[in-house]
Amino acid sequence: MSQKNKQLVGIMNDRNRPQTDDADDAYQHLFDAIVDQRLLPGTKLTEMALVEAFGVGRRMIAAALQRLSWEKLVLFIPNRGAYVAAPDTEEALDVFAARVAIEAGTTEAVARAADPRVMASLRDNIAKEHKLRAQGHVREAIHLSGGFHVKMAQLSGNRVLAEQVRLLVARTSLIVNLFENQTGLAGWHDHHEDLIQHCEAGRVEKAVALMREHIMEIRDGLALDRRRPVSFDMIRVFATT
Amino acid sequence: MSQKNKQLVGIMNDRNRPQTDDADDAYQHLFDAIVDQRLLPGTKLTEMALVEAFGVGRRMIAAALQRLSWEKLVLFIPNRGAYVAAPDTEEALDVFAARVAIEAGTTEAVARAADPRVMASLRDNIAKEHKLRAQGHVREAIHLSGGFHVKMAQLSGNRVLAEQVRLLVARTSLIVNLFENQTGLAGWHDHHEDLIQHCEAGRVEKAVALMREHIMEIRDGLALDRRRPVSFDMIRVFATT
DNA sequence: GTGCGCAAGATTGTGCACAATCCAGTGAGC
DNA sequence: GCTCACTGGATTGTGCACAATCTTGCGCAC
Repeated sequence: MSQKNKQLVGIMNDRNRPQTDDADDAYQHLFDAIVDQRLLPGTKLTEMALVEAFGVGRRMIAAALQRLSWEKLVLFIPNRGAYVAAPDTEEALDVFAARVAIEAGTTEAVARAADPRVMASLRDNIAKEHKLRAQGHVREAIHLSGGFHVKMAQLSGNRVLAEQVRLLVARTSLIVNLFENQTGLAGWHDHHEDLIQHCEAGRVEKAVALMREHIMEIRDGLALDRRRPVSFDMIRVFATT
Repeated sequence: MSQKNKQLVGIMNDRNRPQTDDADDAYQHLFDAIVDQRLLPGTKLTEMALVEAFGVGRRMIAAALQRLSWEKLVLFIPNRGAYVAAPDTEEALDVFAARVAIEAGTTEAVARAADPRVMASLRDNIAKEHKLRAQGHVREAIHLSGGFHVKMAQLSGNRVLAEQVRLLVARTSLIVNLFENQTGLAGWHDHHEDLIQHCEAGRVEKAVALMREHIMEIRDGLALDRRRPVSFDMIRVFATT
């Protein structure tokens, strides 16, 4: 096994064992790895390495990569393989605009229903995030922060929108990694908590407006005019795109 | 070649020859066939039949079917094959709710820009639709009617939303086929023309509101509480879902 | 030292054959 | 007549091997 393969095996191993019985959870593992930023934009995803890492047939790996490619989470170049996607500025703007539209829909649904159990579930998510953030686990906190949006979409009851939010949050993770500003999140305030309060009180308009602002604030916290320099072997990859 | 295979070949042939050079336009052909209702919900899509129809390898066909399955346009049952999807009531409601949210976003973008060339392009689409409808080509008119929404999404400039509208319009085609009311579209009025006028005049709020109403009107024109009886061989297929 | 060409190795793409599973038709038993 | 088990055919799933393509490293000419 080559050195590069060992590396990929390690990345996949550190969460749960890749000794998978099910078929296409190779997809889920790769998806999670991208969302958690264990796989960074531009890294090459060699089929054979993933075969060794997951212990499933090459067909399954190829299918998972193709699906991720259709979902714009990996870039697929014929005869050259799959690479973790590196969205450009235009794509980033589209993603945020789409999130504004779609999550306005999920927020409206949640605020209208105002189910107490749903609210409790969301609060639970926030509490965990605060705890992790206080403990300095930044990556896990980011993961849960995205998870809040996904959970909200799921609780809206609309599976179509929930699936889209899931994908858009994942793409946002890539975007944040590539465009994040050096100056951290200075005036950061927890919109999620306010959002839930609006939903509980049935202030639908307020909740929707806050969600839109919240997403746009994430966008404006980035330096979208300047993508982070990509690591060396990506230059050739994404130059030819 | 079996009789069933000949049938599928025929369906695929009547538009453009399947002698395809490109790889995954098998996907596009199947997609169009579903949108145009040449392939009706529940019909089985046998791999070998499609291989003969398109003249591409089985791998490409399998990939196309898998993609359509992820897009919820076909139902994929392991070891049993792929069938054109037959959405149920819940899924139909989700699709319409998602369209309301997403197309509100595309409409807002188009209305804000109010680009004259964009408007002309949309009007061209409407004119063609009217012409076809006057000539009694109902299916082509329906196709263009859906195409209006897709075109509007593309012209909004947001590729993420445009892609979603493309898929949701396709699913709507299946839904309309399954739930359409016997009593036609009685009080049918052309919202598309009004929509463009609002956009041209820069009445963003009006345009968005009309789009939302328009989609909900399509939904309410259906009998969503009663799905059309599916043809015989589907009973077994979708009963086990 | 730099650029070019070539060859060896590595990686992806694809057809083929066989295994696993499902489906339809038949016939025995009640 | 009806139900159930069985068998032959058809369809899908998968590993394997080879072809096509790309990458990398080396050597040579300038």
